[in-house]
Amino acid sequence: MADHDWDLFAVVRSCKSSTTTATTNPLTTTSTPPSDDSFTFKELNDPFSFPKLAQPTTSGFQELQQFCVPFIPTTTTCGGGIIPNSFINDFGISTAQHQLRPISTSFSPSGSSTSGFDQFHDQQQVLQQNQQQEFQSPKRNSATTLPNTQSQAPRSRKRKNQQKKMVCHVTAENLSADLWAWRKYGQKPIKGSPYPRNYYRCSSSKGCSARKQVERSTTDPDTFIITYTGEHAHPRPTHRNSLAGSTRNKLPVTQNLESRDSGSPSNTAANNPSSSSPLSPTTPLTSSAENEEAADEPISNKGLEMKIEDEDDILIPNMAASMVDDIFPGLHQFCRSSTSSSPPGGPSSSN
DNA sequence: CGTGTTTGACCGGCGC
DNA sequence: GCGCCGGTCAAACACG
Repeated sequence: MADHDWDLFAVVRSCKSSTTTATTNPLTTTSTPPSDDSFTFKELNDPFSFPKLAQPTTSGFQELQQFCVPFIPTTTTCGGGIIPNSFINDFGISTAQHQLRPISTSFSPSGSSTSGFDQFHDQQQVLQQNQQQEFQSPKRNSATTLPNTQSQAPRSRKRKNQQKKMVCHVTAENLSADLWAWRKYGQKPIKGSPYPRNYYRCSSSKGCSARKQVERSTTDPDTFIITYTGEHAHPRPTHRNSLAGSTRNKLPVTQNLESRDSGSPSNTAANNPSSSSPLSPTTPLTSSAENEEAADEPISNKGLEMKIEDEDDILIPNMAASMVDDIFPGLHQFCRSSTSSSPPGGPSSSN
């Protein structure tokens, strides 16, 4: 973990410097700098609105492959790289068309060589197969032999190490940027970390296996590490069903002080990474329309670090395949935009 | 009433 | 085989 931290940290720093100077440190200050505000899904969305660019030409493909190679390998530090939402989407995290501004990404799977996308495709196929198998032989639904204890399913805890997950480093503000409806189902203190880890599950659909973990970075308390696992078994919510218990603005006095404060973005909007508090998952963050599109975005942007730990566990939706198609154009766009002019954080200079 | 949060307990993976 | 630790469950409670 130690190396992890420094690594991420280093990446973050490098990315910050490389991506935009304006990105100073949104993390450290609660009051987001102007540039920060500009980093909204909206803006992010613009520059990468796939619909506009969907034209994966062969040349573009190759370009992308080269560009993405660094993203695929086991340990990767994307020098200010940006990963399209669709990319994330692949991991069942979000289905989006928005861009994340990952500080770094990495695939844990034995990344050999080959072009990143070749491998990526392979993974997709494998994952899809796995997914199908999962559906056919549901591990959790073995209704036949239900464990006496916990509800119906034998918790399918595939090997921890084999679970695919996407790790994102986000700021407090970004925590609430995720429009998926997340329901907290647990909180645990993590060994070696002063901050507890919060566990969330997608509440949009009962059958949805998407989960996410939120914990505060030990190296940078202002940064939160969101780990997405599983996939959404449903289309992204058009709007958050604001529910009764969702909007708990009143910060639980007892918890927000200690456990919560330490584990999750303590009170305030950032408090509940995804649920309760002003920015609960069920609470419309802003205009529904925009949110709808941004809904896929697990995290908004700013300095956020992203790491994808892939395994053969995660279920990749069918859309994975199509997603890839989307990714390319998206990446292509990104490459051009990032290299040429509009800085990733380019607030106003979206289009 | 429906949904979300809190929290202790349980289960199982993983390292020794 | 044992123990640690992380992930999940589910009852109790809170909120609109």
